[in-house]
Amino acid sequence: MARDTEKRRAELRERLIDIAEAQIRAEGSASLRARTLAAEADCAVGAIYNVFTDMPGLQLAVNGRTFARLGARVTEAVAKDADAPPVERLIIMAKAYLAFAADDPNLWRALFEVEMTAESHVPEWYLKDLAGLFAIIAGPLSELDPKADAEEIDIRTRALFSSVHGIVLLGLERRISGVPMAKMEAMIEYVLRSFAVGER
Amino acid sequence: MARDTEKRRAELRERLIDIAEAQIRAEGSASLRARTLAAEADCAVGAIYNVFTDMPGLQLAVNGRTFARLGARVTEAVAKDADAPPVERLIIMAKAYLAFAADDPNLWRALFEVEMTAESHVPEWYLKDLAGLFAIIAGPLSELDPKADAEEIDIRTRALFSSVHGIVLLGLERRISGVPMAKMEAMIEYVLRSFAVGER
DNA sequence: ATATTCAATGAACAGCGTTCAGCTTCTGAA
DNA sequence: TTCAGAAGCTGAACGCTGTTCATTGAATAT
Repeated sequence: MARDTEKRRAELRERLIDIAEAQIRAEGSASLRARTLAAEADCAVGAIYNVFTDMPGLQLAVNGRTFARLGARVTEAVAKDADAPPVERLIIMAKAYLAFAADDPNLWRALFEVEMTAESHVPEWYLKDLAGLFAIIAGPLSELDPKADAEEIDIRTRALFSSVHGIVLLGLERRISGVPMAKMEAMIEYVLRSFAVGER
Repeated sequence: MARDTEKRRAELRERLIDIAEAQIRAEGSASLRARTLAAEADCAVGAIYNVFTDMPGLQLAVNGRTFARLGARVTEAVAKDADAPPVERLIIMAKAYLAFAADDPNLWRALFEVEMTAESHVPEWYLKDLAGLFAIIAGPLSELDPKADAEEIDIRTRALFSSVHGIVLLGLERRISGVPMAKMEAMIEYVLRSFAVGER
């Protein structure tokens, strides 16, 4: 029966995402293997393709979860100090972003390693989630400078997010830099406070 | 004779790097294929491994060239305005970095896609080149704030480079953001001028 | 009971980086 | 000049990958 099949597939889907998530967390997204996955999920390799279009599709599903957790963590962090000055809220958010990335570097990196090769366009929920992340940054920013128009706020939001992202990215790249956590927080604070003071 | 062999191998080496560079420039580093490369270089697949340890090794050789061109371009850019104020020099350098990345996005990206998977440690010249890039940034920065100690300058240098890098990285990621060049330059200026003003 | 539909399977396929037994070429002493 | 011996180059073969699809088996409808 259709109902039954649907349910079974949904269960397999969740199971596969669980296993893939654990694998990526432990060994990185490049270590994901269709056969290993099927063995661990106790299903046929072909079954994966009944539930996901392909392996990158599974990756995307894992990223969906990661995005949700990331958003929640950043949101919670600011919620605790909702009445703090805008700059402090920005710093809190950025540090939450850093902490998330540092806690689960492989899952975090996987967010940006999605099919760099294929031109298959990013699903709409991906962009939606990213826009949501931008929105919670834009809040304190426009509060900080109420007379800036939407486009100016957009530019600053992207600049700020990109800056923090870059600091976290290169900072976590142990092979190259290997920056200790305390220094990374100092860097973030330095950039964000500069933002606030330099607001022209 | 040993001399002869050495020369032939050196020539093959150069030829392979040439072809690989063209390929990466055109189609990205993920598109590099050992067999295709051998066909285009008119040699056996095995010959590649007489000259490079493996394909990532070849990638690294291409990156060496790219690094050199990048360094030269940034250095030249500041050389033209060596007497400009520190902040302006920082902006010039950052814009040169952006321009380089925008001109050859695939080769630029390849610099940071080196063997994310293997733990084979980065060659020493890689770190040396990176340190060189940092050094030319550190110059204007310490000029801007002569009383900051070496460690503070180091933090600021990394923070600044990482920020600009992040802006360029996410800005060039057409699939996600698609930020026009003018906006990216505005973002960079915004961040760097904030740095200068906010110097504490 | 039988026919029909449909989902799950896993061997097979195409493609990848890498290796190494054998072939070819060159070297230098006889 | 001849011919062991060494050295280099070659490309078929290996083991791995993601993906497919004819086949199997089960469930439903007649």
